[in-house]
Amino acid sequence: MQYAGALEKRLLGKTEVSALYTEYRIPYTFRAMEPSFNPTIIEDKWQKKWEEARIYEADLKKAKNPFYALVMFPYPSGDKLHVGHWYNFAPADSYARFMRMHGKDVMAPMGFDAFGLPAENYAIKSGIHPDTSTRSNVQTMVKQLRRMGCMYDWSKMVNTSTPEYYRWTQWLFLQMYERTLAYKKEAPVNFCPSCQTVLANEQAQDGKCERCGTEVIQKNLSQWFWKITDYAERLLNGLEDLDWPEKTKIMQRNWIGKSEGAEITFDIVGHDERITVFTTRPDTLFGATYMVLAPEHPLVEKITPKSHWGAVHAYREGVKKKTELERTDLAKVKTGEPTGAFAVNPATGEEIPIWIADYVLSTYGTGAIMAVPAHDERDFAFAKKFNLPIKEVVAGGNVEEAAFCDEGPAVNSEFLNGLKTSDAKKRMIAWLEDAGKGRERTTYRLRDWLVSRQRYWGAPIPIVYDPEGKPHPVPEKHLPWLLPDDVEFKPTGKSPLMESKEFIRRTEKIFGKGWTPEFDTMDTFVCSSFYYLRYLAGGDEKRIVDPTIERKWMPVSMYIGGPEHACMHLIYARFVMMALKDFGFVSHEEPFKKLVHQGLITHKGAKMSKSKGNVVSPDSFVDRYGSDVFRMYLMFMGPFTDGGDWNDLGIKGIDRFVRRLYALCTESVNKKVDQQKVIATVHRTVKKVTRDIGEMHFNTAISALMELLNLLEEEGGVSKESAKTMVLLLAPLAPHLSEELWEVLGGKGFVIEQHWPLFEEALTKESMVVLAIQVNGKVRGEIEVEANAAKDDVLAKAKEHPNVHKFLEGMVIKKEIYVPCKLVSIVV
RNA sequence: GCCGGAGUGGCGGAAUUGGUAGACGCGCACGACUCAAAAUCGUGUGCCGCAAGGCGUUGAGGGUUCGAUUCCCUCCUCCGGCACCA
Repeated sequence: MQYAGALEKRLLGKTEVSALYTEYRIPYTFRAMEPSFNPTIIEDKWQKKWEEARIYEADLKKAKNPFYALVMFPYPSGDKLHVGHWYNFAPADSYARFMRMHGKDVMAPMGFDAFGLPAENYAIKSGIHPDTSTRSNVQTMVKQLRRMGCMYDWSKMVNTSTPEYYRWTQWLFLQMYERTLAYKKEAPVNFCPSCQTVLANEQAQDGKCERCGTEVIQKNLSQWFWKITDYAERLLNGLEDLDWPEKTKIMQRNWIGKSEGAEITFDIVGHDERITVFTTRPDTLFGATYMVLAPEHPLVEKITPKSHWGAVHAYREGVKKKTELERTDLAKVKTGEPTGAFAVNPATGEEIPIWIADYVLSTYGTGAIMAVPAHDERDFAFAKKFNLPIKEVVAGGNVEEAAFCDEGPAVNSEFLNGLKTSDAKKRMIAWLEDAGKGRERTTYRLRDWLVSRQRYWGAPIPIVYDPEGKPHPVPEKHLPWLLPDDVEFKPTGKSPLMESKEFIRRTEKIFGKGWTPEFDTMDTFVCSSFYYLRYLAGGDEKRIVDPTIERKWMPVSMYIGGPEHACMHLIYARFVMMALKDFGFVSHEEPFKKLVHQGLITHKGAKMSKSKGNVVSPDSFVDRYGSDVFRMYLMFMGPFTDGGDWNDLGIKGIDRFVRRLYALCTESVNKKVDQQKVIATVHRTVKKVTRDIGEMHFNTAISALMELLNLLEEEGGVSKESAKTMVLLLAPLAPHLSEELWEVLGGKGFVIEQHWPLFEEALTKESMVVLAIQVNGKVRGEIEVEANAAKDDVLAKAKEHPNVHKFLEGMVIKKEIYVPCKLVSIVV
């Protein structure tokens, strides 16, 4: 015990010694001068025992009561496990353990989302092959993850960058291709000049690259898409029954962006072609005083007369140069150019000018609009700027001053006049259908998923082209369609796979001279859209998943991960699951029945980042306090879904709690019979911890255990029975320590295999309770009464209280309220 | 602009259906142990008061109620998401 002091003096004198301990990995025990408790030793011991007994390996076939506990699998970065991983995984593990103690057959797998840009960028810098760095990162992370002591079933591990895995990514592509859900199309797409690749819409939100923040530009490229839009309605309706955060559902709903309205066709003066528009306000057709085409609209070239072509062409070129961000900047002044062509308003028969303007998007609706400046803010601003007529067709506003976008009675609209907006819409649609000039229509903002990437480190798209350039699927027997090795990693905007001689030779050898492979790889979100099925596959080479096991284990019982995937991974995975169900490979439509997002851990009030220098490294804290204490502190900081700000000192509170608990269970367990107060508190604690962990309120569950410990210490000891109950309650939160204490207390088997303790409601209540006595809403005293005392007795006793009596003297009592076990309120 | 969520001590946070606001923890102060420090333990920690007790209080203002952090209205601030979607 003096050893520590002597060592300290010898090495350092009085200066900061904690750094020294961390550096030399001297067990914390010496500092704490409690040689019996050493988290490092205890945690090693139990991790080995769990592994030897293989108690976390789930038997997927035999399990009777399956509980699929899933966390979003990590990217194996060279930066190793960070606090964010811990904050996601550790509470998820506590919840899974809690379910196991409730008799569930829990399966908690872990794997790696291993394809992607960072490994490739690292390869560009270092020359190390992404496969080499990825494998080494995976190894390191597995070690760190094991040290967390979570109940992962490592026998089910997946790594998306291995051929065994990506053959299924490619297989999925082929399934989509076969059913025409995968198609190639030339379209304006988001391109990140820094990553040198195209991006899906979901990855270019705000006009910036999701990965590097660079402003994306628009390019016309021929790319592979998956037809997620076919599933828009199902993706929307399916949300109804999911046990997900409401916020996430709203985000997905907005992202899908359903809107109902009509499609209206306008004739063009002097041309056979017509312009079709989509509008949610067909009732305002009489007010359409001009039309606007998106600059990229294919009709622009056909209808623009020579006299206007120069200006129109110049405008289009100008728009092309703008980034997505510039183009969608709301603050900017509207621009546009008349095409010189005219259309006919089908309702009024009037000729109205056709403009082009970049406030109309080519990618939404039909890429063309009818402009109703009186009743649409954007059209109003445009009309004001270019002096176009504004015609009121809905009463209720002052359309000279501002657009009136609310509903109201129709005016200046012949057969619609007087109708309220909803009726006018219906009437107009009926009229358009009769006249053959339009129909009811629903549109979605969701766009097809662009899955091509011009990058190396991904699953190759299993397509080859014949000498005429026609695409053909790579037959399934050639899967995995291997990612070639002989490439440079420098991004050029062209796919790195183009450099591979082996890749081209292989293609010609199998398919014939002049055949070429598809050089693009797939978006990594494809890999992660079905990984939850591969965990269940157990390395099955024949099928993506065994249908019997899928039927039994899907959907995922509890899925935990960050909220940033609301409109990416979480929408893609739903789409893929629905598609696989339609193809007949799975039985469920939705992959994730219940979803919870963990909050964000900040440090010194800011998001952790290397550039800010505020990154908290879990390793040094785990070295010092142990994994149990580290994870419990993360859970104690605040509500799981809120996250919190990391505080180096806060963890000491948990460390003290754990040491005191250890001391109690090893030194102060006695034969004495628990007093009623202790019994009631134990039962209340069981009740509270059960509810709190069930609701993922880990912070209050831990504080309840602290309160119990405080009481037991005051009592000077604990019965073995109560100690055991307490250790069982602790088991999901501190898995190693609780195993150790369970053993110390003579418990049989692993603590995690015990049943969760039960409580009796009747025993949670004590016979005597303290009541507050209020006079006119202010607390004037307290009395102790029997919990089931009669109202009259309590009131009489309350009035005897000297201080209460003082406030009642000379007053007339108006009202007396008695809330059993809570308070007495007297109004005078 | 639209859609969500949140504002409670020095700090993180807690408060079943409206029922003693500030549990639990951190920090801080004083005390015990020590030559000393760390660790540990004890006491205190909204304000006034030696105390009994009194007063105040959950972003601001108003309302309902015996009683409001909780319900209703107005406003302010912060955070997250979407944003020329016709």
